[in-house]
Order: sequence, then C-alpha cells, then structure tokens
Amino acid sequence: MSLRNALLALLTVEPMTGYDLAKRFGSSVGNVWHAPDSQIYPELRRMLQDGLLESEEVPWGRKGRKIEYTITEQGRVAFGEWMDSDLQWTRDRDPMHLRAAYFEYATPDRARDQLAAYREHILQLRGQWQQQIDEVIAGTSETLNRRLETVPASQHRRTTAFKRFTYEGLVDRADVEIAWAERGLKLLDELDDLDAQDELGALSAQDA
Amino acid sequence: MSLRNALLALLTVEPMTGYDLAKRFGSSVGNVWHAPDSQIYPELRRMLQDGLLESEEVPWGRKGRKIEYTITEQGRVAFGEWMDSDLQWTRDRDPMHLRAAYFEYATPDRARDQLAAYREHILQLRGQWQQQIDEVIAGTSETLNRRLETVPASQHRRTTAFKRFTYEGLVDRADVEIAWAERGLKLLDELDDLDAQDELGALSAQDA
DNA sequence: TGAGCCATGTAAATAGTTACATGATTAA
DNA sequence: TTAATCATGTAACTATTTACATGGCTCA
Repeated sequence: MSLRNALLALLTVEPMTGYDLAKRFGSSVGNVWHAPDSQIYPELRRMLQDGLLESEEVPWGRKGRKIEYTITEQGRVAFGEWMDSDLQWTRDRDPMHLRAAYFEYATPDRARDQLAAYREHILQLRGQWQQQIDEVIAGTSETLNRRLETVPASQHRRTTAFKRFTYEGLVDRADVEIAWAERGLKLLDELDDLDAQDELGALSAQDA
Repeated sequence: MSLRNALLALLTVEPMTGYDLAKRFGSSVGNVWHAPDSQIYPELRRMLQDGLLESEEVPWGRKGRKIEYTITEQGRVAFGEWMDSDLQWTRDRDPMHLRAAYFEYATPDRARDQLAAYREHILQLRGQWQQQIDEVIAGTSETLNRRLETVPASQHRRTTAFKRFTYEGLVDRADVEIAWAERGLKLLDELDDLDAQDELGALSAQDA
C-alpha cells in the first residue's frame, strides 16, 4: 500500500504523468520509497479503477500522447486516512548486517572491501539527503516550493519543518552507518594484528 | 537470495528442521532477516533440489516425523561464495520516514501517536539487541556457543567479534531512530505553540 | 484432557525485480 | 542526424505476506 500512498502524496501537488512520477521516484520520494516504472504504470491504472485518480490523455508533439493523472477527492480522503492509520512495523531485512554477522566466513580482504563499499554508498546517499536539507533551508527546493503554492500560508511552516525533519533523520542515520562501517574496518585490522601476534607468540614458544 | 543464505548460515552450525529454523528467524537471524515458515519450508526443498542441503526424515514420537536438513559441501561453498560476493544496495523503502515527510496531511495528534509508537517499537528492538550483546560478552549466548564448538579455537575471537559488531551497529542505529522520534515529538509541540502564538497575535491585532 | 508447543505444509494474493519492447520529441 | 530524454507498457520471474489446514507430542 505504501507505493500507492507515495504516488498519492506526489499527486496532491499537481497532475502528473507516469513518467513524471517515475522520475520523482528517482529523486524526491525516491529517498524514502523506491519503485521502478514497471510497477508505477500498472499501479496508476489500478488507482484509476479504484476511483482515487482521474486520467486525461494529452497530445504530446505531433503523434505522441501522454496520460496525466489527477488525484480525485476520494483519493485525497484515502491519503488522509492512510496518513492517520497505524503503521505496521515490518522492517527486519538488512543484507549488510546479515553479512557482517557472519564475516568470519568471508575472506578478510573481501569483508574489508564490502565495508568500504558500504561506507561509500551511504556517504553518497548522505550527500543527497544533506542537499535536500540545504535546499529546504535555502528555499530553493523546487518540489517543496511547488507544494507550498498549493497549501495555505498557515501550513507552510509545518510543511517545511516536516521535510527537514525527515531528511535530518536520514542524515543522522547515515552518520551512524558510516561510523559503524569504519568501526568494522578498524576491527578487521585489529583482528589481523592479534592473529599475527599469536603466531609470533607461537613461534617464540617453539624456539624456547 | 538472502533468505537462502541466512538459512545456510544457520545450517553451518548443525542440522536443523524447518521448525527449528523458523524459530531462529524469530530470534537470532531474525534480528537481521525475517521470514515466515511459509517461506522457509518451500525454500528448504528448493535448496535440497539444488544440492545445497541433504535431508533425513527422523521419526518423532510414536507417529510424528520431522525432516532434518544438513548442509552439504556444495552448500558450504555456495555460502562462502555469497559471503565474498558484492552486495547490491537496494534499501530505500521506509514507511515511517515516508510518512514523516508528509505529516502535514495527518492529524497532529495522530502524528504524535505514530512517532510515540515508533519510539516504543524501536526501543523494544533495541532491548533485544542489547541483550544479544550482553550475552555475547558474558559468553552465555547459546547460539554463539554452539557455533564456536564447530570452529577452530583460532577463529573464536573473530566469530565473537563479528556478532558483537553487528549488534552494536543495530543498537547504535536504534538510538538515532529513538532520538529522531523524540525530536519529532518536540517539533510537533513547538509547531502547535507557534500556531497558537500566531492566533493570539492575530487576535490582539484585531483588538487594536 | 486441554493448553502450549512441535511439526509440516498449501493457497492465494500482493509486491517487487529484471528484462524486454516500442516509439516519439527535442535540442545540439 | 543522432543522442538524450520523454513516454508507455508487457512478460516472466522472484520474493513476501496472510490465511488456512492438519495433526502429533508433552506436561500439568
């Protein structure tokens, strides 16, 4: 259901085509919910059938066409209800931590590579999120500004605050993940050192 | 593929039944990878077909039976290869942050409820993870001790260190999530206060 | 004898991924 | 004219969830 509601969230601002929405899933909402086009197009048609959206075929150039989806009143109500509903907590799928728990089965150098790659990956995401924060603060976030135009001025403060709050949470989380990866890299070094010392100890015991 | 490898990880220690494994997915590995029984039983049969496991039907009581799965050499190799393979980063599905980004569409009190519930939820997970750490340190972790019996003494330090490292990462992450939820609760209060002040301001302007 | 646990599954639906497939438009 | 982007989809597969379904074992 989250995909559906992520789509509704975007469509509360303005009508969009499947392509527009797919692009947003590569940037704005994409930061908290990812979906490929192949999932978006069919879902839009289902939402249309369920009365949450209306569609209009718009000519595009000479022969092209595109389909603009507009959220209906029913769609707005459904989104509001979802926003007020309880979330179910089902988040326990974490490939990196699953791996880390069994690193003794990996080649030490590969474990190192993986932690380093993880750090880089999170670092990159962190950069994107921080940029969102910067834009929200500077007032240059296009998606936010477009949204603000559609809500009363009294709501601007809240709307802005929640975007910032969300991204700050993501950045903070990224920071601990990066620190964790770095701690892992240090740990791998320490374990190698300790093993080397043990070997030396064993050798000198042999000598004696 | 992670489910398969989580199962292999558990079976590197000792043969187990589907039920045993399902229980583990409610505790040990369950902390980093969740799976319901209905997914485990079919997957075990697929793994059997692929030669990663061997099975033995063991009588259980008078009429009962159970099926013990043992990892094969091929299974160990496959697990080692997976441990050395690159992970693909596909983690951008986060219902709580998706919601938080659009809290202006929720009733303020419901937003509060949700953040509070989230904090409690993470707090509970944090407790479980911290307990794992305590047990690893105290040497009273049954799953870890059973695993240590199957690996050479020279590997004990690494094996223990990686479990601890993993859970510490989870606890640290839980801590930022809790802090984030609390920041959100504070933010909701502040926004309400500011709105109230604005109203007062508007009223006194009217009076004058 | 009943409650709680041990044990194994099936069915149906939903969600998500990957690969394929096609064609139009726009701007350099 | 060609590359990048806009645009919409299908097919096949894999993963995951939820609900159902059955029955034996153990201990109080």
